[in-house]
Amino acid sequence: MEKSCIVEQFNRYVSLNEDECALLDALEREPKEFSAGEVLRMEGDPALHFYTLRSGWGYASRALADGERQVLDIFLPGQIMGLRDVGSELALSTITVLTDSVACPFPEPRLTDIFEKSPRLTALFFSAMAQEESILIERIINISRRDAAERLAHFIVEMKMRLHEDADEFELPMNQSIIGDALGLSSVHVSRTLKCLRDQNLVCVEDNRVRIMDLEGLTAFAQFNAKYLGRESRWVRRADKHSRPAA
Amino acid sequence: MEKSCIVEQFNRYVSLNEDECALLDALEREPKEFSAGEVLRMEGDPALHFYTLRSGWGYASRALADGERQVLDIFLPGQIMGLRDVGSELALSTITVLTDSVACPFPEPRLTDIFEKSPRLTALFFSAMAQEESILIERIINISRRDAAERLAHFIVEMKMRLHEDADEFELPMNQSIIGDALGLSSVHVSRTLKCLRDQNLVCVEDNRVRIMDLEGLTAFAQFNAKYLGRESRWVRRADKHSRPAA
DNA sequence: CGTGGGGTTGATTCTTATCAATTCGGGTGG
DNA sequence: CCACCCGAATTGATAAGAATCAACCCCACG
Repeated sequence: MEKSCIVEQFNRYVSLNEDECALLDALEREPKEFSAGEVLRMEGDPALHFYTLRSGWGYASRALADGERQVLDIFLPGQIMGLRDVGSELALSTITVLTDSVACPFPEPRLTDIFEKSPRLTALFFSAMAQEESILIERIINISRRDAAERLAHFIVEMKMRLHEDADEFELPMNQSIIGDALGLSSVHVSRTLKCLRDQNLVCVEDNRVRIMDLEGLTAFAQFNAKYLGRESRWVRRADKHSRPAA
Repeated sequence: MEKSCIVEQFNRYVSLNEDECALLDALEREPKEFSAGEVLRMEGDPALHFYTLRSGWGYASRALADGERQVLDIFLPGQIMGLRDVGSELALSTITVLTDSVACPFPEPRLTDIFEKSPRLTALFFSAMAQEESILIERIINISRRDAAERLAHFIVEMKMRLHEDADEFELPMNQSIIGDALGLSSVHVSRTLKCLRDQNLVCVEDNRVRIMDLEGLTAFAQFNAKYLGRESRWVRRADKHSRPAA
């Protein structure tokens, strides 16, 4: 089996020894395919699993009383989906896949295994959760303090950064309605505002593709500060006794 | 020493055995007093500690480029402050105290102690973090999908619930400007909107006091659903081998 | 007494939602 | 192969909600 996605993800921050890799690989023993739009878990269902996303994109959402939907997280390959619900009786959010994807359902009890067997991996999971929170917080700031254009700009730069995408062009498999539901905007206004960003020669979003024309300008316009994404966990580095040299 | 605040908080969910209590009590060895408005930690400072709040209220905030401030969390007695920053190099938010308070700074490395010594406490911390996230998510929904009146109503009901306040009247040591910064509203609009809620005989907020006149009406108006606050962690109950009967 | 912070209220402006009409492109069935 | 349909995107017109600006009150505090 190729090196598991989550190992690769965690290896961004720290090198893992073989035991740790083995523990993590055990998370991905049963990859399952999902096709675009498929729901992995509904809100209200018992939260028996979380999932590592090996390929494809996903999102977590909540349905609101008036039929609206709030998108809470966007999941990229290598991320853990549904970690936050694991401790609680019932899932608070629905997890759906945006593209055809491969994800590995992971029974929740094994997380306590990890707590018991590897404090270092525990710290990594803790870190992953903290990272998730940082993104949520940035979204709160984005939604409550920036106008539509800045919000979209910020969102696009965040996606580029989280994808570790060097090129100025990349896929964004979300339609304007989902983007709106993530940023608290109507799809109509998303359309209008993307046009503005195009007209200002900052970024062009079309046909599920993003083409950044002026990254510097866009970043400045969005007041984007990448700090919240970097998470060189001190914990993990410090605990890094058995590691091989970084890749 | 009286039973520590954090033990009391965690005991809501699970009974702790003596070892666990001892580990947790160690978190609160050095209570420090802070006076209203005092800053415990600035964003950008190294995140060397987190804090358990023994008495008083606190909040986490971020300063924005234009001089605005976003309030991220409201902390109540028994909560852990700054947990989310612990794994990262620099604190992402400023922690300030709203009232005269007692808090216990807790050096971050000891969290890894807990990871090593007690998987069960680890799960509790994990749970606390997940709880924090749930509240953030509810805030995102609140800010992006509800209008000012609903937002304020929701916020007030949340506070009542989180305080485990049975009475229909309680202290709320926040001025309208801070409330606004938490909910993405201008202080002027907070004032106006609170008047509306008063006029509708739902709730009256005056002089740092909340008086709920119609809890049922307010809850319905806010579309408040308490699910996200309950967090009877399955983890912890399951791992509950050494416990004494619940208090 | 003056001063300043917090709160209230009114008038105006700005941003975004909502409603409606149109286009475009990709499928589908005849 | 063509007519049709549907979802997504665009664009315009209007309306709602909240920010902003400004004036004023109240009260605690020096």
